[in-house]
Amino acid sequence: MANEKRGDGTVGKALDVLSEVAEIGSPVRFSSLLKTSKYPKATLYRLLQTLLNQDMLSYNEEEQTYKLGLKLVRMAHSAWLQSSLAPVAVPFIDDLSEKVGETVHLAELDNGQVLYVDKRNPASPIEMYSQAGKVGPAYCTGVGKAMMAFLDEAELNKVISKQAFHKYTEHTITTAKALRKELAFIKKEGISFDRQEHEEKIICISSPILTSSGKVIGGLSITSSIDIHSLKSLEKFKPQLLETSELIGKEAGSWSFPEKNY
Amino acid sequence: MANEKRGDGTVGKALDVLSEVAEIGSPVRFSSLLKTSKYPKATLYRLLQTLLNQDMLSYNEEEQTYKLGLKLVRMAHSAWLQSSLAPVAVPFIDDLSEKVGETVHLAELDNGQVLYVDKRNPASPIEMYSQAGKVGPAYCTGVGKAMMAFLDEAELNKVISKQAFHKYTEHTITTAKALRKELAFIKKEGISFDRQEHEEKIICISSPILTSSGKVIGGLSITSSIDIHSLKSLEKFKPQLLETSELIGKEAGSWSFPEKNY
DNA sequence: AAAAGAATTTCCAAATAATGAAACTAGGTT
DNA sequence: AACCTAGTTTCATTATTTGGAAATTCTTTT
Repeated sequence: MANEKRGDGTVGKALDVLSEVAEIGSPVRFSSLLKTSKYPKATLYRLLQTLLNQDMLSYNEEEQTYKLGLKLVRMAHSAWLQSSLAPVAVPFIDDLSEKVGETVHLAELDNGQVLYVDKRNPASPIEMYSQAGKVGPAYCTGVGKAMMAFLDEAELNKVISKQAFHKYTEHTITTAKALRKELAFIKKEGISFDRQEHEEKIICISSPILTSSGKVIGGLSITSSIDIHSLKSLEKFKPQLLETSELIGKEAGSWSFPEKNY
Repeated sequence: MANEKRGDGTVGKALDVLSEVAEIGSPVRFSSLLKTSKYPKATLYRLLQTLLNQDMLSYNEEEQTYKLGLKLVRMAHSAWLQSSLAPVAVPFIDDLSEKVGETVHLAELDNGQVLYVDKRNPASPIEMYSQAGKVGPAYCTGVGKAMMAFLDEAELNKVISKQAFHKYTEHTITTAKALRKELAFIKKEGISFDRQEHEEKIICISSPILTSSGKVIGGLSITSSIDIHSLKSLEKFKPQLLETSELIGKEAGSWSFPEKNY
């Protein structure tokens, strides 16, 4: 549960506490944190104070609870803007989602997980459990598999070793072996499908976003539900999906930030 | 420019460096950071390493540049979910934006600035982190003024002292005195307008979100351009805007997180 | 009003981490 | 070959952080 990072001194500890607060997911009291924390009372207390001072946490006096601070939201906005993928992709996914009339997700691979960095949801919003900043499993999502399929052997091994292979649905792939087989197929086809592997009724078609040198920098998907689409009908989007991915890849690969003068 | 925080030891310094990277806005090299940093070479270097280790920064080997890491995006998502305002407001602003057919913003007051925490745009739907996380001035935006108008005297003074009163447009309020007069009026009316004070052609009608005890917890606005709407026609949305704000305020004020068992 | 529980603060010697000048390395340049 | 420059590492010194226990404050309960 706790995030056992090597060393990194006080900073590591402070960020550790921050992660703990994040993982709990709702405002926490000191005593509650203390129970699960690996730091002794006085230490934990001081770390919390520092984090508060820095606006990384906020404190509710009435309830005596700590939660994550708005500074994180501000910083994440900067992080998003600094990314070479997400800001560049904006016009392309605007365009794609409008043309296909379905939900489009843009994701990156982060620590073996899929991190959604943008989402476009046109007219008919299906109720779904996804959002920018949200993370999901790689082995059972369309974007996750599409990205993994194009990693080199060394990277892939690392990523696969991080998969939990939890059986979310009847269709979830639950072994590394089966996954590798699927990935080989995906690599050949250039696209992947999510066949209700993560959520019942939710399907998607997805492709990796590659730089001109073939490096995986993200994944793009068109998501729908079996009430509206079949895998076959999703497959019709393949040309547009691939074209958009390619455009984003080219753009993101060559993008450099406007020079600043100091 | 640099963020002179009191003490907070190494953690403060590390976060300081993080902010510096954020402020620069694009990937930076070590030497570039070193020039503006108040920390000596070796210290700065180690702080960067720690931050890298913790995934708060990411490093591009080819370009030898640092930028903000995806961990921030993940954490911001958690922060957003932990907020007592934004998640609770979702269905209400969905509803409002659909009914009025215009862009709706949800904001909080953070350090004297307006921090947008959500946005709904019926024409070309959500761009999550390209908007949420964005900050703007309080004294010349509809939400900013609406929120300020309902602060108590002590809080208001603090916030006003942080305003830059930069003249963005012909219509920008540029003195504290004029602002206070405007705020008194807003408090009486219950709503505020942005009369192209921040951006040419952009107008909005806005209201504060208050708890049942009258505490300001956010602001809500309906934004349009003078090409489509006049202030008069925006004013027609007043009842719906106020009703939505009230509903959100009630809900957010009484919302408590589902209990967790540990 | 006493008891109990939680949060906060104090103590300080021991343990740990941070410091920064200087040395080193790896590329590229003159 | 000597000379940059940018990045990285070293190491003895200095400064901060640690943590266990106890004291204090504050709120809630009995």
